[in-house]
Amino acid sequence: MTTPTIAQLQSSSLTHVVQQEIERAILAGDFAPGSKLNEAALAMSLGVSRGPVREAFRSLEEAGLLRTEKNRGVFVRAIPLDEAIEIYDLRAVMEELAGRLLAQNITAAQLQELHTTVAQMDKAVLEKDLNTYHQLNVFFHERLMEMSGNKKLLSLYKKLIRELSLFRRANIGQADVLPLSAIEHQNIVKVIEKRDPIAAAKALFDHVQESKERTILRHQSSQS
Amino acid sequence: MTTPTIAQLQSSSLTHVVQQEIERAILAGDFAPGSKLNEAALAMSLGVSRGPVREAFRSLEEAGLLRTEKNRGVFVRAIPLDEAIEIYDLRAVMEELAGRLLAQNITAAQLQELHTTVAQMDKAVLEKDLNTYHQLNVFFHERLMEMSGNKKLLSLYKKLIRELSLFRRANIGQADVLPLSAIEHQNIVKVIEKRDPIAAAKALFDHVQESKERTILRHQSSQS
DNA sequence: CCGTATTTGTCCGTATGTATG
DNA sequence: ACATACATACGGACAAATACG
Repeated sequence: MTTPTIAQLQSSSLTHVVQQEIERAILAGDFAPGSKLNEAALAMSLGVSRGPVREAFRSLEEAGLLRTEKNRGVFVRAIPLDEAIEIYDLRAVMEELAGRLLAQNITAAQLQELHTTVAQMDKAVLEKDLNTYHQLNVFFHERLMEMSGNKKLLSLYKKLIRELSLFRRANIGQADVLPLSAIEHQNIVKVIEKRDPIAAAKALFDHVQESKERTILRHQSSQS
Repeated sequence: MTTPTIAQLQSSSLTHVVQQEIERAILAGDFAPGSKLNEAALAMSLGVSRGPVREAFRSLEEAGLLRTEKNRGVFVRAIPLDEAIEIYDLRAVMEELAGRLLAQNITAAQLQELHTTVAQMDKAVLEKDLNTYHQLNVFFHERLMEMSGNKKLLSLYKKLIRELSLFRRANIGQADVLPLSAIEHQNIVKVIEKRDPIAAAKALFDHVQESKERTILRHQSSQS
């Protein structure tokens, strides 16, 4: 008798499992942006019928990860630069909001956690460990959103980040900008700790804008 | 021979039609928040099979309008006050962003249109026409988002507004706050026209915050 | 341009799980 | 607690549209 996982116990539903799996595959790059997903083949490979696959498609379509052409099929969405910039601008004001809320409501324990994460990022910078830095960076910002206490803000943020990952994969920054990014993170935690809502909001807003600028520059240079 | 509508010509797909219809019914209040939607009965009443209905459910679930309990059914979501407040805070920074963009990029023709809409709202205030004012108000804010040029901002805004409509329907404000609201709208257009991004951002942010405060007050008094 | 093959769109039957008397 | 009624979950078959030779 095998012990079922918690996920299987509380929710399951083949549709949901299939959705999670397709989402994972897209984010892992197994399905490239623009590529077509064959509904029968996918159902077969997952060992399920086409029903749950089609339902998962509708969810992922609404989530912005897939695009459907009637009677032709579903395709992994490709995010153009224009839209990536729009998303960055949205992210900026969302993180700005999170900063303002955090400066007002953050607990000592949460501050401690942020300090720890920033310290780990500094360590990764010294060791020039790009992958670790990238992971910590994603975690840091997601935790900020979570700590803000606004659940809608968090879920929308995660949705936008998922979509942004469909933007041409030049995401993991170059090594030379890591120290700059790390300093910005230190500053973010510092102004939150000072309980200065305006400074915290500005620090996070500016940080995302810098991120946006760097992304645009990278994109332009890779296009030439 | 009947002439098909444009919608039927270009997209159709029963799933999409069903989704639109359920969404319309929810927003029109035909399905109250919290009520259960019977998949077979709904399919029957729409004259389709259960497949497209199930797919539409998955879309609307991801959109935040429905909630699914495994093996129990789907229910129209009810937005609690907490979440409504969270949405208002998000709206505030989104409109703030729109204001900043508009002050930088709006055209003369667009300004003219905003002036016209505000004038119509002033007229509705004088005539104490709550319904017309409410419709113009929704239109005004949606047009602001649209004119900002950030398509992602617009689509996310519309999504949030849809969800907010599932909050206890005390939405159409009381007559006494209409003049205040109208003056705020006049001011918004004025600072956009001055091409002052900071003032425009602040005017829109404050306007939404006022709206939030009024909603909370209304909610508290209706609870007592 | 036509016919065939493949893929998507729709429908319905069956099994499983839930609510109710 | 058990049996019955009912709704959903999933699978599979048929129809329609598209792609290809």
